[in-house]
Amino acid sequence: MAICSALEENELVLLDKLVTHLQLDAGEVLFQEEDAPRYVFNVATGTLRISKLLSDGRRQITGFMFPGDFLGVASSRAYTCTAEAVTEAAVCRFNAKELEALCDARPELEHRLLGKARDELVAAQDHILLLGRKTPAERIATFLLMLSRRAETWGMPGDPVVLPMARSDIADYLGLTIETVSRTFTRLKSQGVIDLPKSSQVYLQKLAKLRELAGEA
Amino acid sequence: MAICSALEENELVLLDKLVTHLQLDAGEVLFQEEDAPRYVFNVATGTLRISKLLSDGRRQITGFMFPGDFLGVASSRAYTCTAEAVTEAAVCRFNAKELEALCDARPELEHRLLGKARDELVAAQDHILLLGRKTPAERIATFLLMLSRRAETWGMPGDPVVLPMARSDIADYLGLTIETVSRTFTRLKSQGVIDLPKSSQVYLQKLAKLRELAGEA
DNA sequence: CGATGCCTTGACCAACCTCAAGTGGCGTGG
DNA sequence: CCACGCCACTTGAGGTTGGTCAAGGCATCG
Repeated sequence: MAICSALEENELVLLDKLVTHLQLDAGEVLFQEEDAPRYVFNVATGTLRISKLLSDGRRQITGFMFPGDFLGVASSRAYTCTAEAVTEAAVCRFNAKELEALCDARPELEHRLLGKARDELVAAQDHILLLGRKTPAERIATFLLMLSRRAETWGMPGDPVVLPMARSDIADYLGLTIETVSRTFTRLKSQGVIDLPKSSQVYLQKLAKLRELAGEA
Repeated sequence: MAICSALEENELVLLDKLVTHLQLDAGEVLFQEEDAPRYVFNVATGTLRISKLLSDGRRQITGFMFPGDFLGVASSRAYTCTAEAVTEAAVCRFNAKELEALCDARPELEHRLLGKARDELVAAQDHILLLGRKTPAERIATFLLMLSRRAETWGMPGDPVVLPMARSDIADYLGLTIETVSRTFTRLKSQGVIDLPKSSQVYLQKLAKLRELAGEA
């Protein structure tokens, strides 16, 4: 059971009183930029996307969230991003105020949240490097390796990587267009670096080449 | 006095025992990616840059740090970025282990660190949007407004914006080349949006236009 | 006064984006 | 069971933008 899985047993007991379990359909909005940040969430199952919009509709996905990840922690006055379900998903919802009160009583909870925030910050810096300086092929390689590792840490197979999100989501995450994402997949396939029997299933055939592209020299 | 200025009076007393004051020359390295993260730093005066490198030398600056900012908080096993002084700078250095121990004794200190981490995360997400989806002119506009606000929060004039960093730093921060940065400044100047009497001094002549470009519609 | 380093400008090119058409898989309905 | 339509993905042609390479200004400093 992955429910609230980032928490320890003793913390769970305390949190149980504050938590509501939600089931989301694919595409459903969990919260939106500018909403009052009344809740904090923990992903149980499924994949969510966190995104920001410019006024003319350009979209940037700042991250995908998987089981165990927290959402809404960075917010104080308002959510700074929108969160939507990519697939069907289950999340635990905590009242933010109550959670904060609990943090005062149980400092180790705040310690855990700080740890999570740190991890997210490291991930954000990697993403910044990717968007600022990597080529399309390098971005795709980095992305595939990230998904592969994510799956492995959850006991899923890391090799056929399953892409739960559409090309448009990948494009908006990697700062590219759908067409460039598609062409880059095709090129990597024709070079034998990956295989792509279905559009949502990627075999990592030349792992060393992918690592090199991702900048893990 | 900006020394350790992000901290409260009572915290300062406790921290005083752990702190070392350092003076950095422009260009000096404070810590490097891969170093053991033995210290956490707080900027007192000056400007620092935080960057990551790809193996072929491509560089991405993930952020500039100004007085009051913390460095090295995101690290656990190793620093994930390099920190260098852009200008002469003064920083407070804390032993990471001792600081962590102090956090256990004084939860409100950890609470403050979490707040800082949250702010950095929000800034990182804005940076991700910038790098993934904004045009060069929009990036420059966003950057100038950020510097202007930063200066104002420290009681400095927000209008002639002073650029302490070189064009190469701006380029590596905004995911552009120096040439594109330079051309974009020139274009904004010829449109009367900014004035640029010296290469390190920018007058924000059409603030509304800059805000529009930055996406603050 | 010359040298150095940074910034600006110009010409050219390639990469990525745009626009548009084509392909394929899947679900629905006949 | 097959045909159709829908939607997502792929592919193609062509244009624009930002990068590359190279030269030229400008200030600072010895």
